[in-house]
Amino acid sequence: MKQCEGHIDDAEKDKVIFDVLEENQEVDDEATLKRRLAGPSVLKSGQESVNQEKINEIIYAASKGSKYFEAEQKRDLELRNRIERVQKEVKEYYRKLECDKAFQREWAERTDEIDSYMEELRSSRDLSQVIVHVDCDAFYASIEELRNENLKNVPMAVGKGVLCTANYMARKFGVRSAMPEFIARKLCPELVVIPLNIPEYAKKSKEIQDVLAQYDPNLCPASIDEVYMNLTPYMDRQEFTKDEDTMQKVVMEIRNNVLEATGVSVSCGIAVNKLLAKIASNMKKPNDQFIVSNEAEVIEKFVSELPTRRINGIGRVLEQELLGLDIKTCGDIIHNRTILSYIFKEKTSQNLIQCSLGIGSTIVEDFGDSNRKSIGCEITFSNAITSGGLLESKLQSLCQSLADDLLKRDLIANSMSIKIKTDTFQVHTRQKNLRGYIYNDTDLFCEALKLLRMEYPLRLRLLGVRLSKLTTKSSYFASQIKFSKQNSVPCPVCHKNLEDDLAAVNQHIDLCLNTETVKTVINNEKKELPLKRKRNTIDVFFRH
DNA sequence: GCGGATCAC
DNA sequence: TATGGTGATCCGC
Repeated sequence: MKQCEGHIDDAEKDKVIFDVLEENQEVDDEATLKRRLAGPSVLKSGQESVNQEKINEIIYAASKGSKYFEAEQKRDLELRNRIERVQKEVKEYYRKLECDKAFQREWAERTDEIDSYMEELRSSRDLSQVIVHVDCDAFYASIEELRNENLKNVPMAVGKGVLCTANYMARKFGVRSAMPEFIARKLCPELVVIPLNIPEYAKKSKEIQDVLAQYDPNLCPASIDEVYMNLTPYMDRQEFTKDEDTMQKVVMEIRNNVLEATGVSVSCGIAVNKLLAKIASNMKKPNDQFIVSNEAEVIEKFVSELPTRRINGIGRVLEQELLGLDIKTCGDIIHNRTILSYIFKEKTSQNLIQCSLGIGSTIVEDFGDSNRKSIGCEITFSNAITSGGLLESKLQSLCQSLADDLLKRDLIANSMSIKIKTDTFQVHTRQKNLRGYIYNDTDLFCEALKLLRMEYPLRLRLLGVRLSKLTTKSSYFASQIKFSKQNSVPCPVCHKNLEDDLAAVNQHIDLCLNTETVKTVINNEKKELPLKRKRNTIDVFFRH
């Protein structure tokens, strides 16, 4: 009963906060829209000295009137409506909590459940590992500066149409990744924009990993410019004690080695798990490092003070939803754990709690391509395309490059989807499971074409193709042969039994698929074109 | 299983 | 005038 009263106190406190929030709601109707337009990387490093308010105004003014703006405005409105609905829901819960005895009991039980879940999490905490997150500083930009020294002294960004990254000089103007070039130029007219040079970045990325691999041969690249390492085995091998000073020294040495060998400066986070190491590497960017204690109490205090957005996985939307409940920090998440469990799905609230306690995975493992779930490619057109012929030729070239990619990785696929973005920035996907596995460009094109034609007429600014349910070609045929007693494998297309000879099997199937494709394409020409099924589920623009 | 939405980089 | 590409996951239906 004591428990129960305590929770009601909490609830009343929250209710007061809610009333205050409601009174102050109409400060700036477009505040959230302005924030949204500012992009996802507002809290990235290098922004400390900029006047964010003013920059957001400039971005807002530059965006206003565009189709993109309209689309974002619509999304923002939907989000705000959703938040308002949730706020009403919460109010109703708190009202019930005041007067409904049965609900009071339920609430108390729910709280107890969550508390024991938290205790379970705490007792399973692994504090024994030394995990390091290595994050390259302004990666693409720093490589371009290595390629051309002069770029070091000017505000510079890398990208094409949309910027991928900006050097720190450009960031002072509010220039950020994911920002369109024309807006960046409004913020910084003298900005130098360098086109992307991905192969160079991949090469440099590999060089950096080679240095890091001396400390952890099992390191796990998280992206082209991020790596997780487990330094525990290295520390043990060297017979180092795992106190903070020693760990800082080791990581300092690692960063120096990377800089010396590759010319790239990196920021590092040291902690007991990946979640905390990732947060830590962001704390002192650029070119520095930060360590999070390995003591449970210190960790919990550290995390409780963080804004929710610092957690990997809490993005712009969830951040806003939480702010709508007056939840600003991870500590607020813990404090509001019971009401959160009512308004979010179990998986979401469990994840929020876990992160807020600073609990994360300690597994640092690189699965490489074997773990890949999908592969695809997409392209944005400089002008929206309406002509079916043109769309289909774009689709064909997408399928060609995708097929090349598949071949390189020895992959075949059992499921296909296309992605379309209309000229009003609405995105749709159409997916279909296939009867067998496909991998060559003609088959890809044939299947993608069927999906695309169902959606005509269209006015598209983007078209994409993606494959899922992947397996490697070699493992597929190996498994076929393994399970076939006669040492032969049925052709997936014509079902004729084939000899156990990978090259011969491949050749036969390629041939078989191609004749099948020809037949299907001819059939499509006959049947589907004149029919041209119309569907109006997607917003369609063929206005006159 | 499919499609939309969110998230990271 | 004008807002990217690739891959993953969760949720509702």
